[in-house]
Amino acid sequence: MMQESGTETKTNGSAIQNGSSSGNHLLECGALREGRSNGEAPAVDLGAADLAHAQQQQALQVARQLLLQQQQQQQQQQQQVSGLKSPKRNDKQPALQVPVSVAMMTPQVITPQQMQQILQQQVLSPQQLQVLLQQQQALMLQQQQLQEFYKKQQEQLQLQLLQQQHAGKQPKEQQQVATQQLAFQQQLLQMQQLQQQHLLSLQRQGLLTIQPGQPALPLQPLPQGMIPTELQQLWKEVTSAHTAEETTGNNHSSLDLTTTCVSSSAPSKTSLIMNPHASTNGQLSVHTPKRESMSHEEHPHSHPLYGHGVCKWPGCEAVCEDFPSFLKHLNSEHALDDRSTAQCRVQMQVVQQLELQLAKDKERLQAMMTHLHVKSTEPKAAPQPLNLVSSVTLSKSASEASPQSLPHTPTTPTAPLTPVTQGPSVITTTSMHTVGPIRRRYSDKYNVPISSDIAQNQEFYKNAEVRPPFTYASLIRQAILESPEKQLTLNEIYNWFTRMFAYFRRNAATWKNAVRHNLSLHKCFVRVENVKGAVWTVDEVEFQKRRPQKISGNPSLIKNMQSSHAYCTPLNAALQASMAENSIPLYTTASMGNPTLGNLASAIREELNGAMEHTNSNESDSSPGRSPMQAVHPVHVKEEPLDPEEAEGPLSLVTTANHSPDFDHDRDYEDEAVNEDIE
DNA sequence: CAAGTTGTAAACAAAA
DNA sequence: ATTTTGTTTACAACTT
Repeated sequence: MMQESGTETKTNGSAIQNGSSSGNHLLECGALREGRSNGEAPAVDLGAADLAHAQQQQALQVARQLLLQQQQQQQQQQQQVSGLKSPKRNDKQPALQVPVSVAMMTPQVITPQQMQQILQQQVLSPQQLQVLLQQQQALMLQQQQLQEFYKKQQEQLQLQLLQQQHAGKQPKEQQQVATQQLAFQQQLLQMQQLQQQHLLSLQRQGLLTIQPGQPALPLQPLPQGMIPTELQQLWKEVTSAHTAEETTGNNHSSLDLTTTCVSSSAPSKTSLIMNPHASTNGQLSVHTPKRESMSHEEHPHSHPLYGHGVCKWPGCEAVCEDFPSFLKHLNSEHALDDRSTAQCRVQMQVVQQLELQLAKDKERLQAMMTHLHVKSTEPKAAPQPLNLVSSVTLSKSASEASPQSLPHTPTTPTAPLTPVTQGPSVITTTSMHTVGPIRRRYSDKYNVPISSDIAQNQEFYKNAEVRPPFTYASLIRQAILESPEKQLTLNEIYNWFTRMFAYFRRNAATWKNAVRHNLSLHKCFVRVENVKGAVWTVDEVEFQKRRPQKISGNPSLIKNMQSSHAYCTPLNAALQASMAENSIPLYTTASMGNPTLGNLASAIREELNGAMEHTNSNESDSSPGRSPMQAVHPVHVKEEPLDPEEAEGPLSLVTTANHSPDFDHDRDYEDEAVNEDIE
């Protein structure tokens, strides 16, 4: 049955150790960063009507289209926000003389009904407002990037074209592949941007509050994987709100990818395609141009809504001499009123749109990768993201089906998936174990109720080799408590681990040792002699005693919560918090004319139901992760302010959402230890 | 910085 | 004799 050997332990063990200092190769993405492109791409007219030219054009077209879509959306939002005001804006960048500029002019009219709807919707908390405002900023930046990128891409096309011409006639297929790869690059980059944008939005929506006087946060490089730990780390870094230095380790890979993708040609392309890890990284990678364009925020007196002496509130453009006057303007003109609120709401929809877009683009990318992969490399890596996605999604009904089945071969990490469209709170698979060993403490000591998390993401944990964000002790306890007799033999505990977590199907010697170690170490685990051997039980009192401290004002809370619920949850939390306040279900509006958002909505609902079940039954889940539901049902709030065990999570989320700038740090009191009562 | 937690490795012993 | 189970120590990484 179990065959762990000492050697296995050693090799694996050493591999596990080195996680914290990951990413040593710092590749500066020079090509993009410098933004050397000052010249406009010359018209593509040299190659006359030869085939290569046509194909290049084709690729260009793809890029153009992508860009166009993006901009149309943005444009639309702009229009909405500015309430049909003039579309003029102060882009720092001159419009390119490519169709892009045309796209930018295309106005998108908002229907009166929409506008009304927007206006009807009520108040957002100031924090939410601020957060949303930043999103606006981010969007504008994104647009700039796209333009820039487009420009560069054009240049590159030129270059390639020239090269090709120099090289003489090339086999047709080769050219085709090149074209495809080009398009693929575009797609990938596009997706990166979207992804990043998405995450940014989430960060801001959920977590960031920036004081007017305070310099805006530097852009956080996004980590490669989506595994809980990484996200935890990210969230923590983001929420801790200062110095981003220590994250340098994270962005290396992304820079790497960016470089590869944009500034070089054939070899890197293949490497990109062949190396799933790279693509995984890329999914979340930060764009160098972004950093560049954000850099202006770094100096003091910068504000997402202020730039070049102009208020950048959507549709405002009021000239403000200096920063103080801008602040004044901001407070007077964009105070918390219906209009601002409406604008923010629109912004929220922008974000949703982007998510939708991201999902689409990812799908496209997936198809492209599949296509190219099959074509260019070994056939073994048939991506199966769809399976994964579906299996990961909120199918809490499924479970015991095939405990030991191992859907993924570890050697074929799946291509990027589409987390956005998935149900909330479900961890998305991407990095899986490929992310490598990370030694981070994602203990359960915060308040992610293990039971609910596991239940929620059961399928995920079963299939993805992602380390569950709980300590061994908690897991062991969970295993024991899940058993009918509330007692398990060691071997049964082992089995539970392997059954529930794909992660624990590897390195058996290591984690088994850890399990034993924990059993022995913690007083909360009591060995009981039995007729046929011994079983382990949990001394709940001891277990609670183990971590008596409540964590207050602990940012790691949030990160933890985020981590275990991927980054869908914060969005939902924020959305629904506002929904709760307004008692207007946002998904009503969201799902209108937007199937994906509709799905999201239903997913949310489903999750809420699930959460309900949990709370109603036994599991004692008052996790902050569950916050969406609590936000939607503010009624819950009233239930038990006296009982810290259950009440505080929901309560604090809803209430704190509108009382202090650091509302995101407030869900502190309830501790998972507290939550995890036993019936 | 110290103390506490957690995870990993490993030595060792008793039981199966 | 080997494996499993359990205990203990040590240490690194991390948090408080």
